[in-house]
Amino acid sequence: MAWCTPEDMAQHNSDNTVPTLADVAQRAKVSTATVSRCLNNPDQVVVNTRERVMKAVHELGYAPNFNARALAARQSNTVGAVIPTMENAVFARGLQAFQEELVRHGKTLLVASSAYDAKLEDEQVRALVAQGADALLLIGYDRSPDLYEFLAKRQVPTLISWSYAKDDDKPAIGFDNRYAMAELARVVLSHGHRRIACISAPTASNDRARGRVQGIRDAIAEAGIDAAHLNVIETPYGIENGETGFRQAMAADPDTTAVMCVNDVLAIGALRAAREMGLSVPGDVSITGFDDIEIALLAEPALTTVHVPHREMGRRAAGLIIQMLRSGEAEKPVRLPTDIRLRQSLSPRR
Amino acid sequence: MAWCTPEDMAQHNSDNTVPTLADVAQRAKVSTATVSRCLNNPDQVVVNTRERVMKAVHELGYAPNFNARALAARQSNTVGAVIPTMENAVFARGLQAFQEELVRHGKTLLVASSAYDAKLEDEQVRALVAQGADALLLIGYDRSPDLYEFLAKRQVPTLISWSYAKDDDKPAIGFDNRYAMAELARVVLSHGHRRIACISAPTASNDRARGRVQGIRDAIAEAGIDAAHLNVIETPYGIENGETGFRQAMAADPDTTAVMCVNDVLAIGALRAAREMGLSVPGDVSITGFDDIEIALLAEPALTTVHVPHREMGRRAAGLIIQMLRSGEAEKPVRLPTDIRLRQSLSPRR
DNA sequence: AATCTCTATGCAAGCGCTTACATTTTCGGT
DNA sequence: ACCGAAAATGTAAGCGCTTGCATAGAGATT
Repeated sequence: MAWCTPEDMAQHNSDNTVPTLADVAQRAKVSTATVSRCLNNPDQVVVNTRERVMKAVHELGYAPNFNARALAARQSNTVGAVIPTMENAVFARGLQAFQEELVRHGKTLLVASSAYDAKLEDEQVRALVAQGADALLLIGYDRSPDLYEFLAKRQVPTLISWSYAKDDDKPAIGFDNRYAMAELARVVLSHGHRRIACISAPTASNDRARGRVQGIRDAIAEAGIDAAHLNVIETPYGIENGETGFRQAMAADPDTTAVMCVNDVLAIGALRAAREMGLSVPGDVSITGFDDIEIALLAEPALTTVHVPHREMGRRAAGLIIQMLRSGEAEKPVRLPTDIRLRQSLSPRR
Repeated sequence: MAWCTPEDMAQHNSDNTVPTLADVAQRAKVSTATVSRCLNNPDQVVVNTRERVMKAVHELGYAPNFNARALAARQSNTVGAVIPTMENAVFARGLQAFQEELVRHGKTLLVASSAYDAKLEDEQVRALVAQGADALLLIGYDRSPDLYEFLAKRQVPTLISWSYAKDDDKPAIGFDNRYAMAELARVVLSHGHRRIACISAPTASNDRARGRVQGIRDAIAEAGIDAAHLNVIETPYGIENGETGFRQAMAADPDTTAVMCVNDVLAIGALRAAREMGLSVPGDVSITGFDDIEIALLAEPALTTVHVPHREMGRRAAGLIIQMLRSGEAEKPVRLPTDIRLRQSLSPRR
């Protein structure tokens, strides 16, 4: 099967080629400049010719070649995003909202994923820039100075998301992971828990996870407890890993009464492991998550977690990027609020 | 804050501009053609010059402009995908696998989403083609002949996924929704259920949902039951909608003993509604889903559903597209197997 | 040493579009 | 009816890269 049937070919131009601006111009008996203006600045051309041009556009089924446009105009109307993985619902959500908002402004989304691998992220970022992305959405602050330098040199507006650091002036929209987790940890502590374990994603090159773990430490220190008591287990993303993590935590200290996970998926795994081990949640052990994805509410028992406004973050991220593209200036970091959702998986220590 | 600090500017070229092929050529004292060949067909240039060129490339921090390359080479190394929404875990999964495989072949992914809206899908497809996507991944067969014609005219290799229709020779990779659901329905019927309801996504312009509903009808007809007995409720995607759907179904026929949902998310909603209504699952009513996303296993009771190999589909979809791009020919439709996962949410009629 | 192949490289013409600048048209004011 | 400013349109020079063709070397062959 060929891509093109004879009828298709005959349908528009006699030659089997995609119509170009010049074809439209010729047909409408104007110059290519006028056609271009019709498409990009319609009010610069008088209604009469405009209609003639548009007619030709439709008759020919003309669609502009964005690469040529990008080349000539030195901008691609394309925004790139590099996220760890779309399989993580939080990123899927955020990205979806981001993309929707982008489309509303006539921009296209270029996506790449890094699989939580710093080196891969570096490559993907450079690839997107080479692709001509006008701006970039990145997750978190952690990346090599080289890369930041590259981005600065290429003058690519870059927005960091999912994190907010008050002491860093890079454009960002996110929440204070450390603070949010500390808040939750305070609640856990106020429930009398003292033997606390933490299941974390790998903290190297992941400031979000690191911030969350640090938040727990902050709260523990505030409570006058030796933070060395906190058993932190690092494990990759995934329900199974949450299970293993929980087993490790309980093996390391069987008297643990609360397990705080840096995300809901790990927490769900912990929940499952607890059940398999015959431990009741929250009777024997309390478990908390972070993100508040749908699964948190569905879990049995429902998961106490930190709610993060992912969609809003995605939507506003797009807004900020559009803004930066327009003004050519960096936006100030935006801090989004989070709030704690107390549910059944957390209860006072028995 | 400006995007570029003075140091950055001074770092490479004296003028504050991104290095081009010509800069590299000049520095390496060769022509641009040679530099281009070094980058694209290294073995066409002798090792000595090649090293000199590569040295210049690195010193300058040169990165090719993909738009220019795409324009000159008439191909963008970019593949577009239009999916209903990334928030649906099945698409997120498939797309992630798709993207990973694409990257392995040096292609970039352009993503757009249609929010299950046919008109929007049409626009997004055209936009991606205009963006210069070399090939396209689409979900399902349902779309206007105009659009298919457009794609044929532009000679954009297009792969359909998530669906497989034996009587359609368009390149596709997917599963037989109708057959898979019929299989599940047979199991439901074999459990003695006769009063069956179906909660479906809107079937207009969604051949997957339509196929699944039809599958249930097929099985019912096979069993010699009047298919009119099947109460079908259409509702958008979402847990809440699943809840409402379930309530409607039970209101329409309180004696319903089995509710088959066309996807897991709706089924989870149904499960929740049943609980709220004080109905036991599967004691009073059995519930089934479709897709086998993580949530299905986590639900209480665990959801009986049809397992779909989303990741494999995504990965192989990328492979097929690469293939088509290479050969310039359409690939034959591929049918992927599905299998039924029997879990607690389905039991014999009481 | 002269001739003939190859192979490595250079030249230059585009790819389809935007846009500064030049030119023509329009139109209000007189 | 004519002038001049403003508005509409045209001209043509690129944007950064690829690639067909021409050319220049380097060996190989006699």
